[in-house]
Amino acid sequence: MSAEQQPTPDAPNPERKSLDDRAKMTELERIRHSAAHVLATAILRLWPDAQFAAGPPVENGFYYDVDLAHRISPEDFPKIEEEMKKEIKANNTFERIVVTREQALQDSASGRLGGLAERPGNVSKFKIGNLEAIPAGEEITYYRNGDFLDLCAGPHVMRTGNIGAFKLTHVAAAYYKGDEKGPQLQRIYGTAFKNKTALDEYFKMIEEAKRRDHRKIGAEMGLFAIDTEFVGPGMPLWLPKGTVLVEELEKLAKETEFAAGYVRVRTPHLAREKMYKTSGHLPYYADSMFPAIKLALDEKQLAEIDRKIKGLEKKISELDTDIHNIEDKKVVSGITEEDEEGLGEDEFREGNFQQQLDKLMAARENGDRYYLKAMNCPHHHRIFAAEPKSYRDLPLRLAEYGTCYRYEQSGELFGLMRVRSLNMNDAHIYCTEEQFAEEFHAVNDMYLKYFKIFGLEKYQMRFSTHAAEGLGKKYVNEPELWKKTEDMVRKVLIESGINYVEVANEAAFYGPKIDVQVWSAIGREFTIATNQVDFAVPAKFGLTYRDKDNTNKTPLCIHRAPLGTHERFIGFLIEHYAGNFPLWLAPDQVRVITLNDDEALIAYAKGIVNELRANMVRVESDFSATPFKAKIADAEKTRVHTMLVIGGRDMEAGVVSVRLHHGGPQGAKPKAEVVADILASIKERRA
RNA sequence: GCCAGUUUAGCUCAGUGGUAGAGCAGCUCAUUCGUAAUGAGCAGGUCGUCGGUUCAAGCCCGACAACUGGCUCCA
Repeated sequence: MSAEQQPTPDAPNPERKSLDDRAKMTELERIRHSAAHVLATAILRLWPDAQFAAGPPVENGFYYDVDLAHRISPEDFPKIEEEMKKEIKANNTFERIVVTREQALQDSASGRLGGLAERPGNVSKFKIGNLEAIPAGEEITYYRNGDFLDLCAGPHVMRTGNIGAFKLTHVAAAYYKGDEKGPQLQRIYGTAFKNKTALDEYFKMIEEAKRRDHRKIGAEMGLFAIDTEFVGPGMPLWLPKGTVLVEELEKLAKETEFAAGYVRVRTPHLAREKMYKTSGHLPYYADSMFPAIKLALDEKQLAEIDRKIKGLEKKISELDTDIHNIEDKKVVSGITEEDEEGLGEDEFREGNFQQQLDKLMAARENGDRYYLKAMNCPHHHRIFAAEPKSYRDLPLRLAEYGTCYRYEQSGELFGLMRVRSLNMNDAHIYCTEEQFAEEFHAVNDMYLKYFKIFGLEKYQMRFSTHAAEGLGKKYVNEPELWKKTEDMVRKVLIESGINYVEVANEAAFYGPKIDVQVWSAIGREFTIATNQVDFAVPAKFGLTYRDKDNTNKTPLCIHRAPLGTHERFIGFLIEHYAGNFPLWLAPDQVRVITLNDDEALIAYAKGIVNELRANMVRVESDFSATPFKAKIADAEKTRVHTMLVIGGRDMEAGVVSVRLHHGGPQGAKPKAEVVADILASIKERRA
């Protein structure tokens, strides 16, 4: 499975953990880290020339990175596990040995480190790399179990026999020290627990995770389809039932944003090249954008350009002659002040013409170039620019569910969570510095309001700031503005009492940002929403407003997307609710089921259906003669939120029997009460 | 993009070189029932695509594509 093998968010590189952090390793982590050493021992018995890099414990197990000519596949796992069992049965102690750096380098050169014995000619190259990462003055230690000797700061369990239960799970490629350009190693993943019971429980949990997988539930419930053959990978089609989710979310966003003073706009999915050159996204992000759409020029446009080119060429050649004439004159009569000026001017004009000519030639060659938008901000900036703005217009909050296209690498696509076409709950707030704190506060409150509606209890805001050394490179060179905006954001976060962590050197190039991480019910972690401050791009587009003092000023811009994209947010909600959506969101809200197909009964049931439909409730009817238990089973499988099961007794008493997908039979209640309750639950968006 | 694995009916899967199978879903007919599955019948597949080996390929080999799990990336 997925997330469980990922390193924990705050420890992506456990090998760089400080010794203090290491001492804090839990018993389970010690077991897993020890299992990694046992794994290495086993691999060496089978392939003695294997070279090892790092083997830390991770969230749900451990791995060890190995360089080996043999390609390890899951078919090799049983024999590796066999060797591991032998090492565990031998119950060797994990012996800690303190060495000097010289000794460690020597043992790397001889191939002893990360091996069962000396391996002449087979240098422990990755261990040398790891040694270099150990700061001078820090103690260098080995750990040894049986013949296996490894550079390691520990800690470990006492003996290999303390590893209660383990299993190898999968193999993947990984880059040495996470560097894409570095050597690629084979990463063998496994998991280990104190005992067999805990191991079995873990695999049960994995099964549960698979059951809740949004791709599986999405197919079962008919929410979305990904048609790679005709539409393309990463471009989901929203089926009717999935579209219900999309539109309910949009409705929620529109209501919330309307109440918060936003105005809605709509923009095209394409823009000319100039747009992204100006915003700074081209060429830096060109790789993540779909390639340009090139429009060839028609004959009329070509003729017009050719005419202009000819005219320019003529002017340039005339100026050339003039310049030569002047230069000839200089040779004969010496240089006068006047000539000097004339010469400079002509050359300047010639350069100017040449530039125009180059532009025309390029235009002739490239035609018109359009890009699918990968973000909405530039379009919104042009909306800001479309009409003159006064300070009285600010803050201006432009909102749009904008469709963007990003050419994500094929290996990164993942169901609805990582796609190439996405619908963003986007808005850009243009405001003055004085208005900033209040606006940012309001945005945060909106996040919290949404979390409450969806019952998200486990979330974390990740506040990404700049780093001084990146100024002018990774970040716009405005040290004071960085400090000012970061202070403002930090203040808001602290005042709101929000759970957040601050991470340096991860800001956007135009300002600090806050990413919201959430964990789905099965423990998968996602960045679901983003909130960014931009004090750079509005200036690039020359956006200004007329201030009280009658001067033009550039506004600050807040980019915010509290519901992220429909794709990721719905993918997340599917797993969060395991497909059992609350009534307001459920694609199938109500199904009216009759006990049989008696005419009078159907007439009574139809009355209820009609009343609910008239109130915009998504209600279906199942009045067929099929045994009603089968009809209930069908409704349950479809995850219909509320089933109204009606028989002759109900009809006579003017009641309906309610059954909830999440809660079973609720007994009979008066018809009017049931209808009123359904409508209220939807209106209030009850959980 | 990189490494490993996978791809057979709408879905879940069986099928180790000799004429493509099951369950569920679908359609037709019968069934008239008090809270999770009534029965019978019908229909559904160029076995991901292209190429190769073979008398014979779903099965063996190769290339490509998509998907899955990781790695890298994620404005």
